[in-house]
Amino acid sequence: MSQSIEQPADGTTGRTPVRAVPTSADVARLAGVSRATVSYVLNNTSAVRISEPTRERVREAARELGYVPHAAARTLRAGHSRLVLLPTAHVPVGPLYSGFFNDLQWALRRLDYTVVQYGSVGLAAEDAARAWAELRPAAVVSMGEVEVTPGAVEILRRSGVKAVITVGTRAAEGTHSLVLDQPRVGEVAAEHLIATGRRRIGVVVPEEPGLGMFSGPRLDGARRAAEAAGATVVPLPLAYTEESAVALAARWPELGLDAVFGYNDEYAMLLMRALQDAGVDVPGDTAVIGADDLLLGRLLRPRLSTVHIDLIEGGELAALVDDAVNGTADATGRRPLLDSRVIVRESS
Amino acid sequence: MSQSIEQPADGTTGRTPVRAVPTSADVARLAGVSRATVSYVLNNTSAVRISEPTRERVREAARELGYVPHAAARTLRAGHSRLVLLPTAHVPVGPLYSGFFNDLQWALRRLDYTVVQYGSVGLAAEDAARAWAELRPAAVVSMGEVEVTPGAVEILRRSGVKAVITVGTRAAEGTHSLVLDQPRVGEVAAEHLIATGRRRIGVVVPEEPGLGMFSGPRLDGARRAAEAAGATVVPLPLAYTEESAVALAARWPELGLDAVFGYNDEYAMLLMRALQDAGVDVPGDTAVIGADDLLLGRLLRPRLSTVHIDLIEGGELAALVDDAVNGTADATGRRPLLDSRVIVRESS
DNA sequence: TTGAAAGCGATACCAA
DNA sequence: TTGGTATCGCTTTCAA
Repeated sequence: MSQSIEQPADGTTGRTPVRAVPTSADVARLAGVSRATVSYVLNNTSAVRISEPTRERVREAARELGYVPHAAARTLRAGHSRLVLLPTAHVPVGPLYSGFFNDLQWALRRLDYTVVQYGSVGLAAEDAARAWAELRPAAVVSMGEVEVTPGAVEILRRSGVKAVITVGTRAAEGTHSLVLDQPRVGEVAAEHLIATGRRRIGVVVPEEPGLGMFSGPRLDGARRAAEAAGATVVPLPLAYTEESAVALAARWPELGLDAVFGYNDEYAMLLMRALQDAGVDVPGDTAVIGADDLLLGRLLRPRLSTVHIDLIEGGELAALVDDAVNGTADATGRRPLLDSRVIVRESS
Repeated sequence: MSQSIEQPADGTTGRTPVRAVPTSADVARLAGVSRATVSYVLNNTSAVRISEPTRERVREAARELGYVPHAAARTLRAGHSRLVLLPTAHVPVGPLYSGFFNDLQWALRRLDYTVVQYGSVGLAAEDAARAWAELRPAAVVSMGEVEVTPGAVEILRRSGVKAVITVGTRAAEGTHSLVLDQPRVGEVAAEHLIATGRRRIGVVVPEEPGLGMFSGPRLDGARRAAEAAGATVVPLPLAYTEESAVALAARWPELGLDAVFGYNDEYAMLLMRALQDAGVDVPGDTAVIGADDLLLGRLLRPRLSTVHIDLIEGGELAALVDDAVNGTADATGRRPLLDSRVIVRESS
């Protein structure tokens, strides 16, 4: 196989002393004005009126020098940044999250924020908070992958972070919290299975770390629905490997289950295949339902039933972030943040 | 369904004038030393000897105040940051990339860099470059999702960015380029199909935007292999929807293909299911192979053959980034960056 | 061993 | 309408 590592053709890296980075003073000098004027022109400061010829000279000088303002200097002077920090742990998987992230970033950029994701794998909550705080972001928006402890919130607050927003399974103290109703996902799944005559329901609990924040509440929701109907729920630990699924399927007769909620479509697909290979008829012997409504679920036979989840829209969260930064956020206008509904196909 | 937006219980947001953020001057005051001493202690400056009691007083004061250094001020003073910017467009899909990203971030943090991902959807190359340049990162590492034009490189260079590194399908001018051999993926797939007696090979070309950087080279690689063996390659545009797959499968008889390379496992799974539903026997009538070696490919029947791709390790890329920033990167030590091999299962 | 002070780049007040 | 200048928080040289 071929491969290559290429270097810049010229010697611009390292050796050659890089041409000094242009500052607003350089722009001022070239345009023959003061630095203040440069600032006024480049920021379109409306409180000050600058003649059009001067404006043009300044802009031309900036263009010629390739001037780019220095965010750190601006931040220092302003006393605050326009940075919004999105901590991420495991890179969010699935079209649900990735679409959401793109929307959010786009909407925040329209509001003149600079959005960055900060990978925080392997950092304890408060170490992570200190790392974030060094950047003095205007806001931190946690999507529930990274734990935000009260101590972490305190660190951020004392560092001048205007808003801490958490989106997750439960409210985090001291933050603006958007609580996504994860139990509801398990509940609608269980209700559907019960309504179609099932009584002993297995609920997959992924063994992969980092999913506990979601799987626990979904299990609880299923339990709630089962108790209300006199049905039984059995937790089923499962790793995302073929071996684990085969092992679980092998125990199926002794478990005596007539239905299973697979946590999400991926785990459900994995388990369904293992069950079929073990001679279990789906949905005859056991009904199977997943969650997330992945396209792939329609490719198996029987087609996989699923719980469709509607997430809050990125644009709305962006507006909330802006309000929180400005201190104008309120608790009015509450609306559904997470809507769950069953899509019945062939596996249940 | 239930939902809620919660606010901080106390009135810390907006109204209450937030307690001033502690600076190193505050720490100095509390510890009864100068700001210089604080800096020495907190940065473990080895060139200066500070008595142990003093060090402890400073550290204690910092702890008590919840002091967190101000990255912008440090950057301004130092003349450079320790920021590494990873532009992302579409959130990287698949376990291959997400594992890689985590490794890279972890390794760079060990080298004392601050890594952030910058979502750059919907920004033209040079606008994006200006946005990145405002942050004055030490390095920009593009994973091929965002185009890095020569103009963009120039903007970054003039803003003092020490290293621009691109990982993608081809070298980008003026950057350290890691060229991943995408054609090789298509080539090994086609070679395998030809070796098993296939002669008319379809190659899926995803219609989704942003995948062109990968699909084109893979198609070219397949073409190369086919030409060498006197076989034929037919490009097959396909959107990632069930309808598109069904429509393509309906045209199958007139296409007269005896094999298809599905671009990756997801497209391959989608198409294989549509083919089966249309009465095409896999692999009897038509062989199918994907790429990426997803677990899900093993869940279909027949099990999906695939091209397994080994990506460069995050830790190695981190080392290269560090060398590039320090100007010590060289072109020696070339090694495979991307290795492709066929995993034959049942669909081919 | 510690302190005083200059200066990084951009902005906004106050004069002119 | 434009310019001079103090200031943000931190690091580092030079003096003490």
